[in-house]
Formats: sequence, C-alpha cells, structure tokens
Amino acid sequence: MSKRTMQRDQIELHQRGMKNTKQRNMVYHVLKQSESPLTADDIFSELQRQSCHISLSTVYRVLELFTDRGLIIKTTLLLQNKAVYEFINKDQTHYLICMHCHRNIPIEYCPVHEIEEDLVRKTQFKIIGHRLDIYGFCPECQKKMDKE
Amino acid sequence: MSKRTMQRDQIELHQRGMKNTKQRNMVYHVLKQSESPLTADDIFSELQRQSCHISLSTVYRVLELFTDRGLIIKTTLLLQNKAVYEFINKDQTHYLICMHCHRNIPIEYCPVHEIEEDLVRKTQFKIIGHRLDIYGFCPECQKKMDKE
DNA sequence: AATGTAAATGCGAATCATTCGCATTTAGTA
DNA sequence: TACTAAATGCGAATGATTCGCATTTACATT
Repeated sequence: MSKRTMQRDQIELHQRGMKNTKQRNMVYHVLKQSESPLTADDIFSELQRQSCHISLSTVYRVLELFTDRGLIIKTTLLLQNKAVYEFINKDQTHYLICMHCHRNIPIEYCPVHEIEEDLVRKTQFKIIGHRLDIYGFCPECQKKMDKE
Repeated sequence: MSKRTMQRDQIELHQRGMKNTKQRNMVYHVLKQSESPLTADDIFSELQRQSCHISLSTVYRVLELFTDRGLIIKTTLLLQNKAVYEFINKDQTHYLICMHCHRNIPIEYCPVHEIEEDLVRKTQFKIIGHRLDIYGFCPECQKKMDKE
C-alpha cells in the first residue's frame, strides 16, 4: 500500500471523527479491495493470509465502528446467519431471490433514485445507500413445486 | 380459534404440499396475528404464554419450511443478529434507517411495483414480495456528528 | 522529542441464535 | 385399524458475535 494511499485513508478516518489505527486501516483496505460483501471472518482470514496480525474481536469492533459512521453497511445474505459488510455506494446492486433454491439474480435497474429526492425533502435525512431484495420463485422451482 | 379458521389453514397448508400438524398451525397463527416481524424465540415464548407446548427446534423447523414454501419471509433487523419472520404481502412497508441511532422510519410509497411487471417478463420468476431499506443519517445524528 | 491519558487492541471465555442426532410420536393413507 | 414416512422433542453441538480485563497505542500537550 502506497504512502499516498495511507495518508488519504487517515484523512478519511479523521474526517469522520475516528482515530487512525493500523488495524482500522487494514480492515478498510480489505473491504475496499473486495467486489463482494465480506463477513468478519473473511476479513480476518484475508489479513492472516497477508501476514497482518489482528484479532477477530478487533475486526468486529472496527466493523461496528465503520457501520455507525456510515462508511459501510451491514446486511445478511438470505439463508445465512452471519452478517456481511460492504462499502456503501449509491448504486448498490439488487437481487431477485428464489425462496426455494436460494438462487440470486442481480437486477440492473434501480427504482430507488426516483424517490430519494422526495424522501430527503420530507425527512431531512442524509441518504447514503439502500438495499432492495425481491423474493419469488424461479421458473425451475415453480415446476418442481407443482409436481409435488 | 374457530373450527372454520382451523379448517381454512389446513387447506392452505395442504395446498402448498405440507402436512398439517398441531405445531405448524400454532406457529402459523402466532405469525398471522402479529403486526410486526417475529423472531423464533418470540414465537416460542408467545406459545408458552398460551400454554401451548412446542419445542424451540420445531419452531425453527416450521419457520424454515414456511420460508421455503414462500408463505413467510426471513429477514434481519439492522444491528440485530437474529432472524425475524413475517407473512409475505405485496405491500410490504419499507424503512428509512439511521445508521447512527438505528431509528426506523416507515416509508409510505413503494417504488417496486413499477418494475415488477418488467422483471416477471424478463425472468419468468413468480414474484411474491420484496424488501427495501434505505440507509442514512437522521437530522439529529447529523448534528451530533458534526460537533464531534 | 518525551509524556500522559483516554481509547483501542488482544486474548480467551461467555453468550446466544441456530442446527443436529436420535429416540419417540403423529398425520395421512391403505 | 394398522402402517410408514415424516414430524417432533430433547439435549447436545455448533458457530457467530460479544465481553472483561490486562496491555498497548494514538495523538494532544508539554
């Protein structure tokens, strides 16, 4: 990781009122470099792989901090009992999920932007992200269930 | 619970290819009578309160079954590490959630219906419900965080 | 640059939601 | 009424997450 990158992150953490520590930077980077949401344990393992020392409890504590500061969001995947974390961005991908086989299909179009402006005006919230899951049955499972 | 109600539920369970058991009916009714999503333990406790015997593992097993059959959905509340279950309905309420104080504000308008028809055509899914959470900071927390 | 202090971390134990194995019971059918 | 596969109860096991406390660290101040 370059010195310049390091410095940029320090500024980002400080701006949000967080102390800058080695561990926080490590977690930050693992999340930043991932394309998909990660569990606490994913992050812990990846850091071990990189020979970076951190304790699992610290990973959890850092994730909680980042979540409270609105840097990342914590959600869960359907049918998994563990939390996943990812950077918040305004163009979150959404999913169509089959309730039976639990297949996930990404949805391109996002209908949320249209109502955002209106919500901001009404609630004074500062909106930083959102999540949309649509539930149903895929064609295959519909067939399977009809047979039963 | 009236005999007529009992019978209606039996038909509903059978139609979806499920055996009708005392325990399934009990869980079904607790969910049906609740306005808000419930955890497995909520359901277990409510049934104990009613002096209805059921084991907690059975509650979990019934909830999993109902989920796979598309009767209910399993989701999680922000910042809680346990699943909640509720009947699926097409007019799910959505929430605006403050990342800092975890306050939930219900949103009236739902932007999902508009894209549903299009999704069905493209994917052949049978859509039965959806969930939308919007993340942000409430006005109070924005102020608090500026001061820090 | 050295110091002081509140905050952050590491470690292991504790907690709590959820799942599993297996013996027993039950729903639905013949 | 009897049969059989499926459902349940119970308690133990699992696995994610949190907590307590001793140690270390960031960073503001001298």
